[in-house]
Amino acid sequence: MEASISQTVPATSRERILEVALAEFAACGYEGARLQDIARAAGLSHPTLLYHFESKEGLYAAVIAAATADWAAETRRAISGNRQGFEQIASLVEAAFHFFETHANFVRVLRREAIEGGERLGAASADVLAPFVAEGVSFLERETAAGRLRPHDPLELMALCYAAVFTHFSDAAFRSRVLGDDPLTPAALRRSRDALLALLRAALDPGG
Amino acid sequence: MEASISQTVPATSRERILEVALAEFAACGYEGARLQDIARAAGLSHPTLLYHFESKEGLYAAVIAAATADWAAETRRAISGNRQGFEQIASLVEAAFHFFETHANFVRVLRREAIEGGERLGAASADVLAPFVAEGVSFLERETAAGRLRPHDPLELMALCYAAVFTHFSDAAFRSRVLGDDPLTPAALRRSRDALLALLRAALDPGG
DNA sequence: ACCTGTCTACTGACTTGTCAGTAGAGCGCC
DNA sequence: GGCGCTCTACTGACAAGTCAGTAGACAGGT
Repeated sequence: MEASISQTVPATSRERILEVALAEFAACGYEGARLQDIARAAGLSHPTLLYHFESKEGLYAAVIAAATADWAAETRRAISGNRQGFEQIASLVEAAFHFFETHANFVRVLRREAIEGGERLGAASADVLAPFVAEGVSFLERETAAGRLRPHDPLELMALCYAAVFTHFSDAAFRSRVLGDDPLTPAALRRSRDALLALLRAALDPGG
Repeated sequence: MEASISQTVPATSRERILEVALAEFAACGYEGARLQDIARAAGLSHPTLLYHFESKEGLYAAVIAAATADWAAETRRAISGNRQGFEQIASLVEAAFHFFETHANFVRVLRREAIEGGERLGAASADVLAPFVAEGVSFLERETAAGRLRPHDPLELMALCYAAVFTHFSDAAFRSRVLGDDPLTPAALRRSRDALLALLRAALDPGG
């Protein structure tokens, strides 16, 4: 599974299918998405889609794999700076907002999986995420011990950040409906991100 | 739509259907849920289900209505104390954890709706929620002006609390898969709730 | 000649919703 | 107390439609 989700108009049928399939799975869920609709949106008949992807499940797996590859790359970049204390947290939160801004549909797919327990993602995804979480916990414990962060339950802190960022993107349409604003404009994203950072800084940063 | 979701074994077919339908819609989503499966779980044939509820959409609406009635009652109770400052926030967070503990399946249904923009909920739900949010914002502004809370973006603060509580319940199965613990045990709920309250207190309570 | 990408036409499985009919409880009435 | 009538709750069988996936033909490039 190689292809990543491009930002420009995709050249090949395979790339076009991946892009519209992500949007369709995000909007309708796995069960609700129709191969015929995805194919039509990509300008193809649905048997042609099945020529490129062996089955609906195969297409879904390819969509997940493509977006996951992008995510892994972006996360590696955000922690490569080897920052300390609150600065590292801020850097990760900013990276998350930036990544999901360009992959909002992927968040909705992930959220659906999370609701269902992630069975469709396969055991692999849990095995990928667990070490990432463990590393985060040990970072928080280390920085707290060094006095660069005020003490807080590390696991719950990470869960809260995950919840805040994911919800902002996955529930954007709902928030827009209830509040009347669009949470995905650059200004709204900045506002939400800064509010989260301000709250975290007030609670965690010894110098804040 | 009168019936509420009971905690004990439901006596009537209608109540049994509502209960297993909530579980099925939570687990599979609206599209993924099968009337036949719901009926079988309730010990009936599927035409009998359609005898009690005119259609799949009608059943879904009835499920939402029953749970929403419970939610409204619990929320009214939590704000009836007329508390001030951080105490009122803590009271609401505690009430939310308590309510969703007994209605975890309802959270998953709501989250699915949020992902899809809540179109199936009808305009009514937005009209119910908007005043609730407005009241929360004006409470936060009033208490901040009175010096009982440290200043923070009110809307984003509410969004963050919503995100934290909803995610804890809607993504419980996923968290359990990644971390190996069960987030819905009383101890885990207390831990998560207290972590959220500690963070909020550190950021908002002038005396904390 | 063969491979790639595409199409039209089709099938089988499955789902919602309908229909006609059954079992049994309740009720007035002679 | 037996009879006719109605109502609720329920069922099996079926109609209508949808969906994923298959078969086979066809066009264009190498």
